[in-house]
Amino acid sequence: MIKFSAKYLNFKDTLSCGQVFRFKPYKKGYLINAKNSCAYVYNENGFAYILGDESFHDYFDLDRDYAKIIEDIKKIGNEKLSFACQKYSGIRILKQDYFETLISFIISQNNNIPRIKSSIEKLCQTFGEKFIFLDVETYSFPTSQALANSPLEKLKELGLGYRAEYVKETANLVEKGCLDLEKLALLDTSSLKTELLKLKGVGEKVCNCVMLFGFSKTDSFPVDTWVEKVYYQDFLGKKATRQQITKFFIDLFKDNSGFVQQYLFHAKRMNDF
DNA sequence: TCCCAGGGTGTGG
DNA sequence: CCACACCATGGG
Repeated sequence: MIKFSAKYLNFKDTLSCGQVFRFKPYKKGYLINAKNSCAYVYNENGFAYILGDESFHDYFDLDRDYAKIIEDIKKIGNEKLSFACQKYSGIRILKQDYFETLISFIISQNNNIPRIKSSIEKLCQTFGEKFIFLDVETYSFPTSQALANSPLEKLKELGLGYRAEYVKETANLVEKGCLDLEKLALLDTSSLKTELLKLKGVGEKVCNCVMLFGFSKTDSFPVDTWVEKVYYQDFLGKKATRQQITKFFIDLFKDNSGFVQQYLFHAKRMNDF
């Protein structure tokens, strides 16, 4: 069991801020299913508890100093951002499985979070491997082989819609050995981006999400409809393309950009401003 | 019935 | 380079 300060590890915020789709409420907290391992996590009396194997230390990014990150972010002097990173200081950027993150965010395009969760849940129940954790039935994320071998129609039935083709094609590339995500992980942000953008269904926004939530490239800044609103309403940004908005924030926050994005995205969605 | 959701692709200018 | 139609689907 891992015990950690709750100030910089709040499970409710970390799990519901849109970076991960596979978790469910359980007893005092949540069950999380990641990289073929399971954990029971909960906050209590100012602490965060993780009941799972050691892989979750890395998964929750526990070696990173979030106090310093938030301190640095506040120096910029934006009132709403300072409020957001204080209120949601318990958000951490997870280090998720590359393949799962890639497939998940391909599914996320022009979609909403409840539907994304539902589609991925069905995907796991249909193509994943069943196992039991704490007497609860759960499923692993499908392998590239399982997805590559699936008929297209079966993927569409799960609610993926037109994204089914993108998912199958990407799974095919991995299966044929034409896409080695472990190797891509060794690249710097710019080179990684070039490679990911070659995939069908991966554009600027999805690419930034995969780099941030899978590959831990914190100099990423995904811009979706919510963050676009933040830019115009709360940073008084002039009219710009989403790509320009990404550049605006990365120029300003450098390696802290990814954290800034999560604080702003979550606060906006929670209706804080 | 229209609009929106963690957008991207393909086509035409 | 830009604009724009189109892409499934369910909830408000």
